Amino acid sequence: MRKKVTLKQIAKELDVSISTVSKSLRDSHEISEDTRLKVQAFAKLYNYKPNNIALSLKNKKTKTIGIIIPEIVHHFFATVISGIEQVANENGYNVIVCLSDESFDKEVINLEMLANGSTDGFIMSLSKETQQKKDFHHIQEVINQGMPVVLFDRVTNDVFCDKVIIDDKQAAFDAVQFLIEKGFQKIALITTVDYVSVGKLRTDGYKEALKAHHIAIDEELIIKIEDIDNCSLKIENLIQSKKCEAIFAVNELFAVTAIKIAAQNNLKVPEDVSVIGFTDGIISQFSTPSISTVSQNGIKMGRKSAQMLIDRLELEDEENEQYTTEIIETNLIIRESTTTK
Amino acid sequence: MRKKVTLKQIAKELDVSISTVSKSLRDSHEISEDTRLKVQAFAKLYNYKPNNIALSLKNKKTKTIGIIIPEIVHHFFATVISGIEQVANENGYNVIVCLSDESFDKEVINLEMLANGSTDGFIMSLSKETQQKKDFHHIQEVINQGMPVVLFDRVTNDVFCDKVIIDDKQAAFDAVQFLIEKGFQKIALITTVDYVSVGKLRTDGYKEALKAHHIAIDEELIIKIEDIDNCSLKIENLIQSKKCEAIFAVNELFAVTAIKIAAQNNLKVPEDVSVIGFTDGIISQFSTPSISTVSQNGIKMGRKSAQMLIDRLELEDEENEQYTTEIIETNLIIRESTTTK
DNA sequence: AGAGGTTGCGAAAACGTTTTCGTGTTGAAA
DNA sequence: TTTCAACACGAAAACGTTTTCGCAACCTCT
Repeated sequence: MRKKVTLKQIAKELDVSISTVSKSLRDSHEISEDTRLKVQAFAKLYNYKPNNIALSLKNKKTKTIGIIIPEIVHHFFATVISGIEQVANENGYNVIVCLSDESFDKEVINLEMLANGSTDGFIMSLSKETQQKKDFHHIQEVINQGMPVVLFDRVTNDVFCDKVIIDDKQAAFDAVQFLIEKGFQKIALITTVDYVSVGKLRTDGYKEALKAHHIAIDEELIIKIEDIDNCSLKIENLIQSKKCEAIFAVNELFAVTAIKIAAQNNLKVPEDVSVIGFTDGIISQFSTPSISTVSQNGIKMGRKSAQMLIDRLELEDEENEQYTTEIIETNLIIRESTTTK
Repeated sequence: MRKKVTLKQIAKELDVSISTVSKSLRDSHEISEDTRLKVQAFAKLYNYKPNNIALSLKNKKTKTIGIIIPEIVHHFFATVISGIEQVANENGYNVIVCLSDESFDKEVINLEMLANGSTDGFIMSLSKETQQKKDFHHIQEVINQGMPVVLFDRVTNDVFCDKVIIDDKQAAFDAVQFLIEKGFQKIALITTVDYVSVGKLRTDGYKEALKAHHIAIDEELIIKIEDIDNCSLKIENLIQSKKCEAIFAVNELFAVTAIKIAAQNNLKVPEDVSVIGFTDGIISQFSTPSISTVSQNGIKMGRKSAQMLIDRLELEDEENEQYTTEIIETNLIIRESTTTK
C-alpha cells in the first residue's frame, strides 16, 4: 500500500525545503533549473498530486457546489443534476448532492452541514414542506454568510438570490390554448394542491387560457391531487363523468395515470380524449400512446443554474447585488396523445 | 453580511486562548465551569460551527463518499444513489457524485480528482468503455493508496474489492423459466452486445433456462443491440417474422420498444406475444400494458454498498483483506405484459 | 575593494481545528 | 513554612498547502 506522497516527504527525500518543492512544482522562476527539474522528476515518479483539502483550507475555496433537491428518483431532477454536473466539470468544480426528501428539516440540516466549509455555493429546489411552511430563514442565513445560492424550478419570492425557472404560467397557457385551437372546449385540469408553487402557476395558466378564449371555468373539471398514490379515484370520477374532451395534466404521472384510467373505462386516447402533460420525461416518450407534453429541458436548466453560480463565485466578492431570474424557454412537444376534435 | 465565526475570533473577543475555546466547546473537564459556560454562550450567540475543511485536514477523514456512475438520467442509477444517500446520511457522511458518461477517460479523471483528499472511499459502477477496454488500473491505484472501493452492478473480476451485484444469470434464468412454465417454447431474447457484463450474464441465464427445459436455442431469436437509437429495425424484423411467442428483454427500454413495435405491427401484448423486461423502473410501471419485469431494487443495492463502504472505513485500518461480494435478491414482478399460452 | 544587484533557497505565517504538554496559581497536607 | 497535588489555562505542534520575506552567496560594475 503506497500512501499518497506530500510535499514534506519529497522535501525530506531530496534534502531541500518544502518551499523549494512547492515552488519547483509551480514553475517558479525563483528556483534554478537544476533543482526544478530534479524535483519535478521526483514528483512525477511518485505521482504527487496536491491534497485538495489542504488547498481548500488555504484558499478558502472548495471548488465544490452543493446541490439540494427534493428527490433524485425523478427524471426531471436527474436531468438538472446532469446539466449542473456538465458545467461544473467544465469549470473544475465537483458537485455534492443532498436530498431533502421533501422534508423541511432535512433541507435545513443538509444546508447547515454543507455550509460549514464544504461548498462554495448552493443550487437548490425547495422541498414541498418548505414551500408550505414558507420558512426560508435557513437559505437567507447562508446567503448572509456570503455563500451564493441559485434556486431553480421550485423557487420563492421571499428570498433574494439568482433563480432559474421556466415560465410555468405561460407554458400552461400555451398548452391549453393549443387544445382550444384544436377545437376543444371542455378541457379538464389535473393539478396539485396550491402550495406547490409550480402547480399553482400552471393552474393559473390554464385558467387564463380559458378566459382568453371566453370559455367559462368549470370547477368540476379541475381536480387537485394531494397524494399521487390516491389519485385514481378522483381521476376516475372525472373520466366517467364524460364531461371532458381533453385533459391538461401538470406532470407526467398525472397524464399517464389519466390515460391508463381512460383505457380502463373504454375511452381511447386520443380518439375520445386528448391529453397533454408537463415535463418531457421517460414516461411521456415511451408510454403508449406517447404523450404530448410541455418540455422543460432540465439539462439546460441545470447548465444555466451552474453557470450563474460559478459566475458569481468567480466574481471575487465584487458584491454584485443585482440578482437575476433566468427563464428557460419551454416548448410543446406534440406526440400521439392529442388530436383534433 | 455576517461571515462565519472561528475559534480564533471567539478567543480574541473573550480574551482567552484558542485552546480554551476549543476545549470549552468540547466540554473538557480541564476548563472551569465559569469559562466553559461563558464560551458556550458566546459560541451559541454567534452560531459557531466548526469548519469541516479544517476538521478534514486534521483528522484525515472527510466523511464524504465519492460516487462514480455512468449516468444519472437513468432510473436504476438514481435509485442506487438514493439508497447510498440514505445510509450515508444516517452515518454522518455526504456524497459527492461524478458522472463518467460511459467514458473511460472521464472515469479516470473523476477518480483521480476525488482521490486527492476529497473523499474517504468510493462506490462505483463501471462505464461501458471501461468494461470494453478491461483497463482497471485507475481503480487498483486508488485501492493501493488505501482508499476502500465498492463496485456495484457493473463489476469486474479483475479488481479485488467489495462488490454488490444481483445474480443476473439466475434472475434471467428465472424469468425465462417463468415463460416456459406458462407454456411458451419460442422465446426471443433482446440483449446488448457482450462486453456489457450484465448483458452477457443475462444472456447466459436465458440460454441455460432453455437448455434446462430441453428447448433448442434458435440464434434467429436472439438479437443483440449495440445502440438503443437504432434498435427498431432489428426488433421489427423479429416481430414480423412471427416466430416468437414471448420475448425476454434485458432492460426496460428494449422491452417497451418491443411492445411499441408489436403494436405497430398489429400484434397485441400479451395476447399475441408475452414480454418480460429487466429493471423495475418508471417505464415498466406506467407503460400500457404495464410490463412484467425482474426487479433489481436499486435502493437496497445502494444501501448495501454504502453500508459495506462505511463499515470498512470505520474499521480503522484493521486491514481486513477479506473482500466480499454481496448478492441482492431480485424478484419477478408480474404485470400485464405476460399471460399464459 | 567596496557598493549594489541578482540568484537561489529557506523560514515562517496563514488557513481552522484538536490535542499534548508545560506552567503558574491555589489549596491542603506535613 | 515547605511540598505536592489539583486546577485552569496557554503555547505549540500537527494536518498539507502557498506565498511573502529575509538572507546568504555570488557577480558586476566602478
